[in-house]
Amino acid sequence: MLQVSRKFEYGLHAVTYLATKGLGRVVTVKEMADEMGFSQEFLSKAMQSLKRAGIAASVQGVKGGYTLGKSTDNITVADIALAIEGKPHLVRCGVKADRCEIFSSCHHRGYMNTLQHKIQVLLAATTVHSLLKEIVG
Amino acid sequence: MLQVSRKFEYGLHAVTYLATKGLGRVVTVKEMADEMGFSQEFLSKAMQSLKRAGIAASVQGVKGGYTLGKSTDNITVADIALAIEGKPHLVRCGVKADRCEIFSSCHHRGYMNTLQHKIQVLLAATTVHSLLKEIVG
DNA sequence: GTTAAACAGGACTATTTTAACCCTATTATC
DNA sequence: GATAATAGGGTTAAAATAGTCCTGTTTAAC
Ligand code: SF4
Ligand code: SF4
Repeated sequence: MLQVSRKFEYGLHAVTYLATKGLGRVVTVKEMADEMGFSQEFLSKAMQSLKRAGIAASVQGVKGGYTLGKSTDNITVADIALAIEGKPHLVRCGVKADRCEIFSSCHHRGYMNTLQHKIQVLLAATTVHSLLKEIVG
Repeated sequence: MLQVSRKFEYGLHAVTYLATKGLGRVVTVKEMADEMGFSQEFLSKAMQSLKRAGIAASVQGVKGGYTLGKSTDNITVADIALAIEGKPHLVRCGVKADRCEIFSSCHHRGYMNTLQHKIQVLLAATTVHSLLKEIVG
C-alpha cells in the first residue's frame, strides 16, 4: 500500500515537538504522549530508535527525558525514517535476495532500485528546519 | 516499511511480458505464471485488476487470455500501481480521517500529502515503453 | 450440443507485518 | 531509600498481505 508506519509518524511528530521546545528543554515521553495523544509505550520505542541514531539525546533518571541530538537543519526526514524503519527496501529482494523467488530472472530490479533512490532523495531534501517553516507558514 | 506489494510486482512483470509479446498475441495466465514462476491464481487476480483499469484487455473462452489494453507509451507505472493497489495513501488519514486519532491536531499532513504527490509524479514519469528500453539497454 | 480451456470473481484461510502492551532493569534526582 | 524517568527484551493483538478454493461464465473446437 506504500504507506508510512505509525511509528514513523509518531517519531516525526516527536521531533518537530522537541524542535519547537528548543534544544535546552528536556521533554518526557509522557508529556509528548499526552500532548499529542498517542500511546506512551509505543512512542517510547520510537524515541529509543531516534536516540540510537543520534537524532534525539536522552537524559536518564528523575527529571530526565529527551532533547534533540542535532540542530534542526541537520536532521532530514530521511534520517528519521532510517532511524525508525531501518534501511528502506522498496522491493523484497533488497532485504535479502532469496526473499524473491524470481530474483534471477527479474528484469525490472534496476528500475525499482533507482525508483527507491529517487524517493530517498525526496525524503532527504526536507530538513526538520524547513519542515517547521512549512508547518508555521 | 514503504515496500511495494507482491501483487504490484506481479502486475508490472505481466505488463512488460505482454508488451514484449506484442499487442496481437493473446497470452494466458497459465503461460505467464509458468514463464515467470509465480502462482497462477494470484497472478490471475492482478490481471483482473489490470483489466478493470483498461491496462490489459481480456479474451474469454478457450484460446482466451490477455493482451495489453493500451499502447506501451500510454501506460505508466503509476497507472499499474493505481489499478492494483488502488488510490495511494502515504498516510492513514488519506483513507479516512478517523483512521488517525490525532487528525485534528496534526501539523505535518500538508507536507506528507505533497510528499505523496511527488512520489506519484515519479511513478507517472515512467511509461512501460521507457521501462522496456531500460530493461533491454 | 457437449466438452474443455480459459477468464471472472466471491469467499475463505494462512502468513507476515505492524502496533501495542507488559514487565524488569538501570539511572539519577530528591 | 523512594521515585520518576529512560532502556529494552519479550509477548500478545490487530491488521494487512498473500495465497487458495470453489463456482460461474464464455467460447472455440469437436
Ligand atoms: S520481482 Fe525483481 S525487483 Fe521485485 S523483489 Fe523480485 S527480484 Fe526484486
Ligand atoms: S499523523 Fe497527520 S498525516 Fe499522519 S495520518 Fe494522522 S493526520 Fe494524517
